[in-house]
Amino acid sequence: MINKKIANILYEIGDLLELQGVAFKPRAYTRAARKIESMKEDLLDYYEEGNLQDIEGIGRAIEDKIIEIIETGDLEYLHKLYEEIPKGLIDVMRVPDIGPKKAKKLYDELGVEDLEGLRDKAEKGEIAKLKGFGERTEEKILKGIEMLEAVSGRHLMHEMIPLAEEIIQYVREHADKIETCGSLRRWQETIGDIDILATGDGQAIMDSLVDFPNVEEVLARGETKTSVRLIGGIQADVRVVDGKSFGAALQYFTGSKEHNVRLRQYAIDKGYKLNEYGLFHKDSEERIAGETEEVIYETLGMAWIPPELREDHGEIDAALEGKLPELLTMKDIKGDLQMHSNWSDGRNTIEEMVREAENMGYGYIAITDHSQGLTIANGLTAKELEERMEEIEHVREKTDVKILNGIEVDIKKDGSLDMDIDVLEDLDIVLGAVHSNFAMDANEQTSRIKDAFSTGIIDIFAHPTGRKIGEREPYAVNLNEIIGAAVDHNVAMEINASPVRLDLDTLNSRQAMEAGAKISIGTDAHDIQHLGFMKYGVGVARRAWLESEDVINTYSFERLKKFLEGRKNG
DNA sequence: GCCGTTTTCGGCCCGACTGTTTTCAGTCG
Repeated sequence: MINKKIANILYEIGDLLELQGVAFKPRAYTRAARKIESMKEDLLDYYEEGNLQDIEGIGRAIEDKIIEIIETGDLEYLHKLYEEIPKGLIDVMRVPDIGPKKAKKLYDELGVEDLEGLRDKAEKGEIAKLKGFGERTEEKILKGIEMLEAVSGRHLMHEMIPLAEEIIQYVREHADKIETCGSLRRWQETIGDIDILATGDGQAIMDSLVDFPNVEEVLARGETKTSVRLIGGIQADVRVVDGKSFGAALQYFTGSKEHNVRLRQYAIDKGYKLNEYGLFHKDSEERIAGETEEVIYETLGMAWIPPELREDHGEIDAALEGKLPELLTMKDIKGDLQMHSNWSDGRNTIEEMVREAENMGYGYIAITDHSQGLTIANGLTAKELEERMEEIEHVREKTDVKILNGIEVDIKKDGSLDMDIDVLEDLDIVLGAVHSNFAMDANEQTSRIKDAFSTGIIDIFAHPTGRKIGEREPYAVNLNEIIGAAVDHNVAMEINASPVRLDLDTLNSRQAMEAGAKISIGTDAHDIQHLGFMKYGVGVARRAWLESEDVINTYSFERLKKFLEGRKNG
């Protein structure tokens, strides 16, 4: 699909115009880009029909630009913008607390053109001297650069998984077996590149990969390995191996490195040699296994280890002892306990959300619009909650999916809730969340949240650390204490499945589970497509060794109700 | 640049926080 490429260009234009201080136009471009990105239909179809302007947010000017991109593969206007503004300034704007104005000022007055230049000036203390900046800002900039670098070159799951699936679809006909491996197969929260392993007609597989529409550049092209760079700078490697080695190669290329080191060491101790071609007797070099992963692990005397666990975090010992967890799967998920409708900042109606939940085979969902204090998200007042209730009642008559009447109530600075308790008591489910004052010190933040828990009304603590991958660090908080309080008050800790959040993360989720806290996996969907994020939350849960029993939205509706009500009475 | 129209031009989410100031600009959600 060409949509992604066009959306990216429009986003870029939006950023560049914003840097120039142009009013309103940036928003128009960004809006159009977002719309295009979320469309299921191919823009090419609209182009051919000549009705691009039917798409919301696309008018005369943007239509012309889309046509130019489709017809020439390029856009003159973008080059013109780059004559005025260096490319690296867009990265500078990604640093928290630096927006278009500050980026422009840094460029004009200090000649900062990219992150490297920004770091240089910050380290020299030149930024603090600028009017409007100061020492605190300079420190924050340095920290911000560090965070950006930690994720640079890495991509979020929801970009990579669909892309990997598209590639597999594209080359599949020439392959006997084909699978993703690497961090993608382990569901790591950020992914460096796409690794795909196949058996079959190597020549044909490589030919079709090079042909894949989103390929921008072929980096290497061989018989057994081909690397390409895709739109957005994503690299994909495809390897073709002999069928006899497929399992061994899959095991090797899935990693993690740490897991493989441990496993190979264990193999040596047992008189074997394990490499990407197979499992061999150390002396005779006879191949004992290699076609499937299962036989390799089995031969080593252990259960097959799910890729999500392969981090050398105790999984090999557990596999040897037959004590691997029975990991939660998507099939166990019976509902989604965080989503927003168009009553607050969601894009779809309650009924549309419910229909999609039906398609996903869910038994229940919770509608959890924001509370009044979050004006930006069009948070609801008590009165609006009542009105929304009528709509929920109405939709309930038309579906078998149970609808929990809920809220994501803002936890205010002092730990009180942004809605009267008696209003909250009338709801089926209450999520509590922090949306402001991220910069409090850890003690204050911790007591703020614990105070909110002690109201006894919160069922689920949503996105518990507030982090956004590559955008915002988690706020300072004593998570141990929070988890303890959650156990005491029987509050479920959320794994927010939105791919930019994944919050709790893997380690925190495991920590919460081991402390005896219940977990809720919620997508925080703001439109029907976001309901599909559930798999990313399940990915985190699996990496955290969670079983279905640990997660409340695997419960039957009756059991979930009991959990929610028991909590309220207790 | 887009949209809607009792507006073909005028409005476009807007309040809170932060770090810088010394009354506010810029950023964020």
